[in-house]
Amino acid sequence: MVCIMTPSPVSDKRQHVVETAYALFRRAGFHATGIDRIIAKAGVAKMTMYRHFPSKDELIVAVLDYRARRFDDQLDRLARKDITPEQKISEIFDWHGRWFRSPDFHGCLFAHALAEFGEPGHPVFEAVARQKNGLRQRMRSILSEVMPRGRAENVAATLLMLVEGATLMAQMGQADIALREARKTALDIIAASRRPQ
Amino acid sequence: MVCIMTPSPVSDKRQHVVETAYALFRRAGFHATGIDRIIAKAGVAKMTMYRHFPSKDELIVAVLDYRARRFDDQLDRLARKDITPEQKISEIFDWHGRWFRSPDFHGCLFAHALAEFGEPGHPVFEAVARQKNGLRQRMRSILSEVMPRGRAENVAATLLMLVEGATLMAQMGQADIALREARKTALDIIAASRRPQ
DNA sequence: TAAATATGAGACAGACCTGTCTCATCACAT
DNA sequence: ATGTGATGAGACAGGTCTGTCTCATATTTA
Repeated sequence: MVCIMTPSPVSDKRQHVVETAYALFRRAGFHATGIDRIIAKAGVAKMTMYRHFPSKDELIVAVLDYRARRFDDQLDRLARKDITPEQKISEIFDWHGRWFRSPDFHGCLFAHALAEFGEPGHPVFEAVARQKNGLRQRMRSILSEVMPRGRAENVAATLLMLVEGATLMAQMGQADIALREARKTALDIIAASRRPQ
Repeated sequence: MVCIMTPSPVSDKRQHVVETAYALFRRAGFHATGIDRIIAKAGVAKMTMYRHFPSKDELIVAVLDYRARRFDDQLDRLARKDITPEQKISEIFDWHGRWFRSPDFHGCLFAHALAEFGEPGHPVFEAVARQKNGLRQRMRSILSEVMPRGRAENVAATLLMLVEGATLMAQMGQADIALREARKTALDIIAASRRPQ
């Protein structure tokens, strides 16, 4: 006989804790947000939370992974469009621009996590590295359509730096010039490295 | 009669606390580093610290300002060299490269402070903005020698994004490709914007 | 119906947090 | 010598932190 556990109530609580913690972490940071505040806002007992996440660190990792999944889902939709690689990169930058201008923009949660958990080997550090390398590989595979593999690797690293730098500038209130110049620079670099058709 | 207060013992203690706090903040972050740990490592009484800094936030600002001053001093030495603007920018990137490779590199303290104190108007936020805008204006004034003011402004913003992005990638263990591509991109942008002599 | 599971509510421990207070000591200037 | 200010040492308050524990209650499955 196959035993199927009911996932709905379990996942509901767990997911609700993750989303509540996400909302608090992004505003106040990780160390500054206590477990008590999270469970109070989520309307959940402390033991319910600790049954789903053995420690605060693992809750943080779960929040980052949840956020990375949402991030990937949105960019996957862009990737499926039937447009040129240049347009795809441009859309990635535009997507960031809309994010910068969204109300309640507080900078990149992954960069913030790296600031508070900067030890290589720490689970949070690894979660951050996963997300950033994921974005870099996403751009690299887009670029591979129009330039050699080695160039795509290097250009993707440059585009990642532009994105991260723009995000930091946006958090300091300079979203407009940051996004404009970052996107322009990105397209210039691609044009200079593009394989002639 | 002029009353001259003896500044040596006062400043010594104060400066010692600042440097000790700096060493701890950069490794463990701001919220995760307690006052007790700072004064224990500094070998200073708690009241001595609180007499110099009314609160932990003001100590953090003092640490950031101290760090920004040292940063500026080092780059001032580069700026006084009799070399071309391109060489000056290149040296700024190389200086960052040496920083990335230095033992005990933990990323940018200012970016980390922005992660933990992201509210505009907060004294820590303002200290971070001062440092980042200072670096941007430093590069802008270098660029102004070889391109119109408006272009220098935009190119400086791009270079700042490259520097910040490279710093983040360096913290994730990819210092080499980050610095190489960032510097190359920076020089390409300058070449494309340079005013023909 | 009965068993198993998930949850709520909250006490509790032990540690750490920021910031204040007192009192003794020490260096130094007049 | 005497007073003044900086400092050391540590208690203290009031709060918060993470994580564990117990017990009662609901919900679902067999």
